[in-house]
Amino acid sequence: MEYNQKQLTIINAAEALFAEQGFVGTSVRDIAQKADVNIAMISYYFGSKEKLMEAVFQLKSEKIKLKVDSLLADDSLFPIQKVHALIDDYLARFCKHQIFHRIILREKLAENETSIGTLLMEMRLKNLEAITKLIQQGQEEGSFKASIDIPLAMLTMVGVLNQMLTSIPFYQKVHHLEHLTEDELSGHVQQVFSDHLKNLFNKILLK
Amino acid sequence: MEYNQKQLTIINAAEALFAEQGFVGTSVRDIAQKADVNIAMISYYFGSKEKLMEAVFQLKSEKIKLKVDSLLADDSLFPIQKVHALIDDYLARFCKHQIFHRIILREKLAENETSIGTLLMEMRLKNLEAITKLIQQGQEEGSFKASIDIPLAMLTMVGVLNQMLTSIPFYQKVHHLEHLTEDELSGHVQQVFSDHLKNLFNKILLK
DNA sequence: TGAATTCAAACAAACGTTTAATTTTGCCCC
DNA sequence: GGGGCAAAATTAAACGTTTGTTTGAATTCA
Repeated sequence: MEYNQKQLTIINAAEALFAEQGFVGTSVRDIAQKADVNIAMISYYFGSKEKLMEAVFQLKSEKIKLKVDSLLADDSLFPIQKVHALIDDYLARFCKHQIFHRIILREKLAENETSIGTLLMEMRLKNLEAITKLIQQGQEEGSFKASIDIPLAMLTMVGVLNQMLTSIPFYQKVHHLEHLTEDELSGHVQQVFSDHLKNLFNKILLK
Repeated sequence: MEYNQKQLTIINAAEALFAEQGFVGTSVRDIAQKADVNIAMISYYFGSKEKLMEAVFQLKSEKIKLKVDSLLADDSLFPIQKVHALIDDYLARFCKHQIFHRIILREKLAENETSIGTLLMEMRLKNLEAITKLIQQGQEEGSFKASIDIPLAMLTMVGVLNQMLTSIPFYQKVHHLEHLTEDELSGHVQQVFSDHLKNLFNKILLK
């Protein structure tokens, strides 16, 4: 699907507002105002608020599955290094597309059989498939444990990352990091969680 | 605060609906219908939808902080056993009060300066305080590492538990557990996550 | 000139809340 | 114990807003 500049403006405005206030919490008028377009343009281009949400989701989730495939084919890295690279990739993605992942989390909480919910399950299954291959490489190579609950490992990583999203202010407060700029804080948190997750996965995966 | 039976009926209906559809996604009419009371009773008893939400939150979070204190005083357990007990307690709580924890997660995502958001931060700080004492016992006793990022450890546990809440259908699907009843599934998942978390925290905490 | 875009205005439906009338309840005094 | 009565509880209806969407005319563009 191709979108013109105006449509992309609307999609980006919607993404930000959906992430901040939720789907039902965001009115079409809010979106129109933020995107600086007339209200009617949203129905005109997307048909409905629901369809707009689908467009947001589809556009933003398109590019998400490529990394694992490139890692799978990379012969220059040890399996555990690939996992580390994957962690950093996920981490960067979560930080860069925070708002998008907030939407996903919101939708997972809703769990109503929305059209988004179905897209979401498909995405998770594909991700699991790819990650399974990655871990199997490590098992065949001999450095990984033979018995690993891969879905559980995946849930652990995503769970910690989601928690990071919703807990940065808390983490900042308890570690007295109020003096940092937003970017410094983000970088710091990213480093902390990168180390933490790699450490965790060494222990989960390695013999 | 004391509530009569009718008020409790309303609070419980609201809790379920807020968890399922979110705060904005739930109308006062929905709540009234589910609780089988007249619409006006909600304003009559609680003043507003917002105040009703506060009542839900307050009532359900009252009993949440007691466990840690009792563990702290217990001399019959090793520090790591206390942590294990805490994990099982959290886990049971998350499973039993799923819907309530969904609300909390939703509110953390919103992060607007609502009255609930403030209550939430206070709760987390209190929990952190208690858990810090628990871990310090282990450090002084010598079995725990000297350098532990306690907030990070806490976020890890809560993150994994939250992820469990939103991922049970996914976990069921990928492990082909469709033949289990809802209770069997819940029990199974609880056991898996209990083992997983204890294992994880052994590695995070112990020397 | 004809199709695509933009706009202010209007639409019905749903929202949270209030009103004013009615019923139920609890309690005092005879 | 039972009538009287004020407070509490409950109701249907209506309130004014805000919601998502549509309309039809105006404008832009090719």
